[in-house]
Amino acid sequence: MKHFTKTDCLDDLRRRILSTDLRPGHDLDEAGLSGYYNMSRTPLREVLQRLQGEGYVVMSENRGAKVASMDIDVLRTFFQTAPMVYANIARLACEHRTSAQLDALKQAQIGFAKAAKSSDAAEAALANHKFHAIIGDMASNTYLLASLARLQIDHTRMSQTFYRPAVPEETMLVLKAIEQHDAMITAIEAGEGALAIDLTLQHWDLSRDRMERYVRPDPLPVDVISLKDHRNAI
Amino acid sequence: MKHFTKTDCLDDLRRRILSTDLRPGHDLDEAGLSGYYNMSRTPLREVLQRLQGEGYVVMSENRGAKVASMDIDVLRTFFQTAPMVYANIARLACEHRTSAQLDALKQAQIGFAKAAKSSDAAEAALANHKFHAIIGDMASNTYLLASLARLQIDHTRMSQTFYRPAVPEETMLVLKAIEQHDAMITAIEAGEGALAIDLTLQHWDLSRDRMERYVRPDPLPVDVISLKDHRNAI
DNA sequence: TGCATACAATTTGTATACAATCTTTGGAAT
DNA sequence: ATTCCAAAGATTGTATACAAATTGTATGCA
Repeated sequence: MKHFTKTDCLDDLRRRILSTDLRPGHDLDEAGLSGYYNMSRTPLREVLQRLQGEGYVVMSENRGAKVASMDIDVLRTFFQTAPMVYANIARLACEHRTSAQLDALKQAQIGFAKAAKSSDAAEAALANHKFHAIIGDMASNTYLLASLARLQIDHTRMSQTFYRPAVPEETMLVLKAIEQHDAMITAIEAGEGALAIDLTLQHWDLSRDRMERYVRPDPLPVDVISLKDHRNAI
Repeated sequence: MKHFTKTDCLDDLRRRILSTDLRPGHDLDEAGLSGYYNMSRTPLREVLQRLQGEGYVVMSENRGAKVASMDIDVLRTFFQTAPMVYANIARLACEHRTSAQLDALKQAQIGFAKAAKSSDAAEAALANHKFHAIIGDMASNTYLLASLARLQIDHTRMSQTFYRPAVPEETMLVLKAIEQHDAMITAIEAGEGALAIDLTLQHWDLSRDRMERYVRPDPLPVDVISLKDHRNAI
């Protein structure tokens, strides 16, 4: 039986939460998880505490941990705050990026392009997450990074649908996202802050349009619902 | 012997770190602390994990926890980031404040005014911390709140000297800070975002001037240093 | 049937013992 | 004197057992 280390467990839980394999609001049972990861409850509890600190889960006294929910007012806040933080991070990244970080970013972009063109939506979303996390590192601003990390959690969870093209023309949007990433790399490498902000906001607009569909999907076809029985109607 | 509960322990450690009773970089020994708070290491470790999540301490594998340090590049980032975050929080607070929060804010201001006029510098700094934390709650923006909380940790630690007036004329500055708080309460209650931002930035300027003295204090008198022994000279 | 209460089952919180890792110290060889 | 190594000591990490709290269920009563 495989033995998970604590960081493995941490990474895996992050991954499962970001990919919505563990849904928002889902209850995390200590005994169950400690069995799943083949470790005792003590280190597992510490993992959960850390995930709480990072904003992945919420814990309440004597009532265990839940995957952080995404209710309506949190989402409102998300759309309000994200562009400002992303833009500032991009500007700071231009100032502080190291060559090692640039290499890592290019590497992440290769991974992202590959995942985005494949059909694995979760993998693409995670690769995108990593790409932007590296830009966050580049900014080297511990304060804003805390906001960014939390924004990214919800962003990644919402963008699951982005990389699952329903109609062919939407594939174009994914290709456009890849192009935007490339442009951002160039801007950051050149240290052109104003350009990086501009590209970031364009990237945000693209992403936002798709996320709105996640939040407000197409309504179910009316005719399959019996409107006669009002107890089952809305 | 008094028995501390976990939240007591958490609050007390936050307090000791904010008041620099536990200095930046100070090593936190698990056995020592669990003895001090009269609880076993298991819950104490969870407290430390949470403090790490909040940015009070940093932990490293097999090497325990340290109080978060305040090195030079972090401070640079601090001065760069704080006004932007504070201003945004103030504006959001105007939009979202509830009457219960306004009451709490007024109550905190009473406590702050009292502490600031007394000679207990740590108490005053903590009361100020609480005041601004309530404004943070009012903004009800989980993302920015994460940045604000981290900024406040360093802000409070640096402003210890603020409320320890060296010369009488500096007492005026503390009185001015109290006035600014009152004005901010009025602006938030009235929902005047632009004014609240303005007041917040003024408040920041006042605070910043004093913090610079903390970062760059008056140099030691030269004549007491033996300049002959160059190994001990700078 | 509806509601309240007591008891059982499940789940979380804490203490302690032990294992793994890091640090220090003493000494031997160069 | 300096460097390296090894063993002892100290500190952190994990497992397990038990205590406390919460939740679910059954029973009695109006």
